[in-house]
Amino acid sequence: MDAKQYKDTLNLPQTTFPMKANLREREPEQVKAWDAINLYEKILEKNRDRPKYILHDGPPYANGNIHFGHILNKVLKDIIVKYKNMSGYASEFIPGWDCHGLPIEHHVTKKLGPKKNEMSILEIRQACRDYANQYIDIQRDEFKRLGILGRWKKPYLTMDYNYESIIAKEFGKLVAAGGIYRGKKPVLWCAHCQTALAEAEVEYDDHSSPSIYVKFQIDPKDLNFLNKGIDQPASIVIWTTTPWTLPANLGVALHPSYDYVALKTPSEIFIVAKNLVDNFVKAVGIKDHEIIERFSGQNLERKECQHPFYNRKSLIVLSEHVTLDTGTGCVHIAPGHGQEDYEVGLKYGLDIFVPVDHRGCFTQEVQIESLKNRKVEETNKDIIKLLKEKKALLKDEILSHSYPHCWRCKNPVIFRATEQWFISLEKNDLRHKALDSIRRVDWIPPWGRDRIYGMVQNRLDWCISRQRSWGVPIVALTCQKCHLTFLDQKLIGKMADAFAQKGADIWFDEKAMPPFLKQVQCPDCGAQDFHRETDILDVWFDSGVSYAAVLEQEKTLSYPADLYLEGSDQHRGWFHSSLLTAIGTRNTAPYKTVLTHGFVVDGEGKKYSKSVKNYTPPDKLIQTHGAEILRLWVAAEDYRNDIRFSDEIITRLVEAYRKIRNTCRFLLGNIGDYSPVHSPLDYENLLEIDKWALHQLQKLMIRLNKAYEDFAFHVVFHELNKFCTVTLSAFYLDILKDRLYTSKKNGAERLSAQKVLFEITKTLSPLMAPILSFTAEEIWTHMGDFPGKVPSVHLASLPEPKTEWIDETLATRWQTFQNIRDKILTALEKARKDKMIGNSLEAAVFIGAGKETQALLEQYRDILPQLFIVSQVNLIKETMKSFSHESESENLLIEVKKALGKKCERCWNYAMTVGDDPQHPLICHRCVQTLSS
RNA sequence: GGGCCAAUAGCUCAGUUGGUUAGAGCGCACCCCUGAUAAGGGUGAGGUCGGUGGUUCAACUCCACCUUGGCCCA
Repeated sequence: MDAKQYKDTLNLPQTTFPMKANLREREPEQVKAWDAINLYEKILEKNRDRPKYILHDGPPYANGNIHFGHILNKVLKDIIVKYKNMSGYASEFIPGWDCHGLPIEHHVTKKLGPKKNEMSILEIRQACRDYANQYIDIQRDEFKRLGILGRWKKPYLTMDYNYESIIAKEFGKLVAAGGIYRGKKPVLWCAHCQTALAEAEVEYDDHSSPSIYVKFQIDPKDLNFLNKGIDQPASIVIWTTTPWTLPANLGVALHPSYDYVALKTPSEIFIVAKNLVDNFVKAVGIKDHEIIERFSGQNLERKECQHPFYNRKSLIVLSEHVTLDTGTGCVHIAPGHGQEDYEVGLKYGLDIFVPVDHRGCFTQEVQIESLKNRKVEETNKDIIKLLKEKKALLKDEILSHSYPHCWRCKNPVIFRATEQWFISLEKNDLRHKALDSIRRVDWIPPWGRDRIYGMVQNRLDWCISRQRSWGVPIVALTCQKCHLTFLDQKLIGKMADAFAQKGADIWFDEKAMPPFLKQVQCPDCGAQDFHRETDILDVWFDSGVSYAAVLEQEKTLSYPADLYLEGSDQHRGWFHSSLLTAIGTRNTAPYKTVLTHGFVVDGEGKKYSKSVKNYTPPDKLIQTHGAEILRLWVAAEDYRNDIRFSDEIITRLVEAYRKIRNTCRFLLGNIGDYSPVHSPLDYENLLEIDKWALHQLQKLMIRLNKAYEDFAFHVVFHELNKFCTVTLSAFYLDILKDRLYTSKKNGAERLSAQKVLFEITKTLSPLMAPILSFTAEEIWTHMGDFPGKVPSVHLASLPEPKTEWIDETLATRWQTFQNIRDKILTALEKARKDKMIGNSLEAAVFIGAGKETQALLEQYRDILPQLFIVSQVNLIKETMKSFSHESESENLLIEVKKALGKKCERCWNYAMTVGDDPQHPLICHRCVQTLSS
């Protein structure tokens, strides 16, 4: 026989498991195959009698393609659902979509253009519905492509008739509890279109406005906290660019922590912020001035000053929103005409006063005849004139600044308080109950609790009405006779039932007049002629009641959920809206645990911007690397913080993936001819290193199970990676090659290794399945049959560690071997540098060790050459002086020499016995034995 | 501007109640192998633990401030 023929007597690895993953093509096929066998349904069926684990999906908005944020979120959910389904739970995952709302309506109306004006509200709603459906289909395909399992055939949609019905019912419950009221709140208003605008419908553009400084006289008595006596008229000076809001002025705001001064001029005293004195005197042209006193804004809280042209007082209030950027540090407050004004107004009990109608014209309430019925922006000049007459004006000029304009008609918009619907945080003690329940929910990471707690503690009443078309209507009526607007619990219930049949559209359908609508009577005047409310509910209310529409409707689910899992922005969003509605109607939080993840940022930690598009679109990445790499990316990063995405990160992950894949390929290649039925694993008869491998495997399982349980998937990834790289590839498998390849095919030695390799493969595949769902399945299918093998790895149970395979004493012993091995490898490397050897099998190693180590090595001398992958190991018997202490037992003297004998053409070890057998002159004694038996 | 959070090698992560020269994998450099081969193995170089102060015998770890970045508000 020659060398080549001897090669044929080896047991080299053989497998159909390809080295190249070709994920791009394989993954879609896999998804199809899973679909074909109804994998998801099978998983649920398998776990039918197990305790439920409910991860309730927060619905993404049905608009646009999915981006990295969606991928992060849904893959995390998928990992958890798969893990739970493999570890003793029944975890149904029903994905959902948020379908109503402005962004869709905005897109649709933009696309329709002027055609929109000829369309009925019903037609527009239908167009919105079609649009949402279109993106649901797109996103569903994208999610499925990522290998995410769930009830994709029947997801929940907030625009489902049933869901719309439940929204109305939940609203009804809050009405019944008395938690809903009607009040005024400033909104952006386009007087030209006569409609409210959302922030998204506003475009900022330059606009010229008057810039005026106005005096609000203050009674010197109110300044008696000052040390210096005041013997001149005094006034607080405000600066504004909207003179027309002065008729609605009810207050002046100062900052609670800024310093203010009394600025003395020859004729009078002005009060302005200390840091803005220079600006102020320059702007109004005062030359002769002197700061006579300095004080905190707090000194003036709740004192009053004189309105410049009405015979009424304006309350002095404190507000953090006051800035020192421009003006005087004293801000005119018109609670009906600005968000901050409104908020501070609420705090101080000011009226939400709005003497402006829907056309943007002053109403009778303005009292000044010349202003009544005129467009507010046209009255700026009149008001300035009035201020001059009243000697309240210090300065006026024209200022060009950025100002909000209507996105449709391009006219400047105004802030105007209108009637809105609110959920009260105080009625029924909603705020306190919510805060209380926040304490009882488990927040991961823990700071989530403080975050949402602070938000609920400080938030205003929830304004739930929107002046839009695409949503669920607020079922309220306005009496045509007495103009009373009211909510009727019974009506809401009946309408909700009608929604379930025909959708919420019927509310907007003038022709569809449900009979019960005719039976309603005005609670005030008894009339039966009504206007239906045109406002719809805030979409946050829609998704906020998903526990009612999903958890309480599906047999496989129940209330409350075990887990809500979303980005940390949802402390203000879905976690928040779900909590408030649930507390208001059920008095418990809808979730037991809330897990949050951070945001996807670029390689430098900067946020991705939609406009700049500084990232590769996900579908392109899937095309080049496959979804599996994205799944690995999700798992590899610590999602509790922001998670980064860059080409380098992906490159690293692709490498890690290859390593894991190839390690598994090697495993598969070496167990191709192994059958656990014919040679079951008998722990006692395993070689010691094989026991060591089983020990390491059990320890890995313990660590991974804990990591999964803690939702610490990056730990799973790192442990898995390390196990494949360090434990297996660089150590165990490397050492095993000689035994696997050269020893007798069905001999005890080789079988010992194969049993363990089989066990490792059978364990690793399910262990990685929640994350590397595609690859785990591929490994599983290449494993061949064994008892208890299920058709898909995702139907398998997560393997549980066998304590009887854990042997700490053995592990400690082998840690010593590994330490020695490291030193030997270093010595071999030196020999290699000196050109003494190339392959380590060309070496013979001489080891001198301390007493304890010496004894250990002596005991294991037979396995040492394999362990170090050298041809010969010689233990130097004489104890070296420097090793005389037991504590230095790992201090070694190592010498590398050329191995004795010739290279065996079969096993490549060097041996003196090569040539001894005349029949096989090229191989060693060990190989001769192997061949002959 | 406010609330919450983060910052450890080029990248992704460890670092246990503060306690020796801060660890791992990948990458990089160099080398070996060619019987896991568009694989495999080895050796090595990389870190003022974001910065500055403070507490302490001792700080990556605790405190304060700052810088940078993120989310949510304003």
